Amino acid sequence: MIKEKLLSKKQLERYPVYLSYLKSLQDKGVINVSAPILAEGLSFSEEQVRKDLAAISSHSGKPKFGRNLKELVCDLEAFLGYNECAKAILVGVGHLGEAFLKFSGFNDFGLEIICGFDVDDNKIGNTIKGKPIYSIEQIAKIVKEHDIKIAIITTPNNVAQSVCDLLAGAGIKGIWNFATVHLNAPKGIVIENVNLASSLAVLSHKL
Amino acid sequence: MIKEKLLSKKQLERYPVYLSYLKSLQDKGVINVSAPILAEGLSFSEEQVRKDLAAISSHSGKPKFGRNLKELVCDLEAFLGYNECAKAILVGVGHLGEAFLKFSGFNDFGLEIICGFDVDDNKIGNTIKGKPIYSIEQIAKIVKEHDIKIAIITTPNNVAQSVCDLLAGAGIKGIWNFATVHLNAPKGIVIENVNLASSLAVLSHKL
DNA sequence: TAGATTGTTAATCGATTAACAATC
DNA sequence: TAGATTGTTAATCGATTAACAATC
Repeated sequence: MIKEKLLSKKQLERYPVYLSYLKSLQDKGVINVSAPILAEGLSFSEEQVRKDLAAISSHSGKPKFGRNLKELVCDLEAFLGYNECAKAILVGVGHLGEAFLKFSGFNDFGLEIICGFDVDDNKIGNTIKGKPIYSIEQIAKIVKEHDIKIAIITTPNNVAQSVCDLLAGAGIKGIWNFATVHLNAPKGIVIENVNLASSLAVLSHKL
Repeated sequence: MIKEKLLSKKQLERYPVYLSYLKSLQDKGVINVSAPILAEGLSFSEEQVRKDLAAISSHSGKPKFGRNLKELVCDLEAFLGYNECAKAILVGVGHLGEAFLKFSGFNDFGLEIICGFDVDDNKIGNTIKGKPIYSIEQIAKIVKEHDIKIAIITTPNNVAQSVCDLLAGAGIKGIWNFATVHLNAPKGIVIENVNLASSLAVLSHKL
């Protein structure tokens, strides 16, 4: 039974980690799995594993047995929305943006980037892995045409906020931001930041 | 006065965000800045801004005035270690790895990638932006020669753990992991994960 | 049965927010 | 002086961990 409980950000972040580990167990031919096993393999606590899995699983675990691996993988994939891809656009075809356009792996995570946008005339009109690159002036039109909800910002920092404003105006609902600046967006727009400078600061400080 | 207090991960992640905002203020000619201003601009609480800045600043703020912008930027850059670059190696020259090798911006964050490693003979021997790509068999040798402490993993998931083991054996102290799997490393090795699947799960769930 | 594992309820821990005296 | 802002101490909030009864 799926309980409608608020899932914290940290908890949400753990689910893909469970899934990748469970799939690696599946490849080894394992057919059932317990909280202690997962806790050991992923360096989580047993209690946390139980709570996390109970929160999203449609089946109950069995004492002395654990959970059926296949069912659990299905539940996780369903929960994470990996069975169908949400369409997304990408703004800023620099090194990182180009890598993302070339990368087909986002499809495994429920995201399909359908095209890129840039201001550089040398890039506009080209395609990368079959994905066209348009002028940023086309954003609103394309977003409306394809009913896009998600945008990825891989622009330089100094234009990220103006791109964010543009996306908000075009009706985008979620922004995956790779610029290392804070973005201000209107209420109702979700921003998820992947700030490499922040991540690096954590790593550096711990060393 | 810098107090020796434990800084949390979330707190550490905020410092680069402060710095980018402060620099944008500097570009506008602003010369002093207060907690309420920063809180407003970055969507943090005033109390949090005061605590964060007090924890790393060598100067005190002045009531009714705030802090000197230039001093604060200096303190932040010093704290974040942006004045000197730590050398790093990158393992896995796929789309993302290539983008990182091309990207010069990490130098602004105190990190200099000096070379890449891969298993693909078509890549080994080439250079990207002047950075050579070696066989992964060369890792231990290069790490020792250049006294490298930090490694970046941008390999496919299925080899990330073995690369991690290899790096640990070579004497690497910190790993910046972009594979979307959990890595087990010996004690004493710091791992900072940038898990795009996790980040995407958070974004998707909020939509 | 015995014991490993489950899910839940209570306790702990840590981070954020609120309150407030100090001060330029 | 008055008031905005500071830094610190106390209160709140949320997430993790511990405890424990239930059960296959």
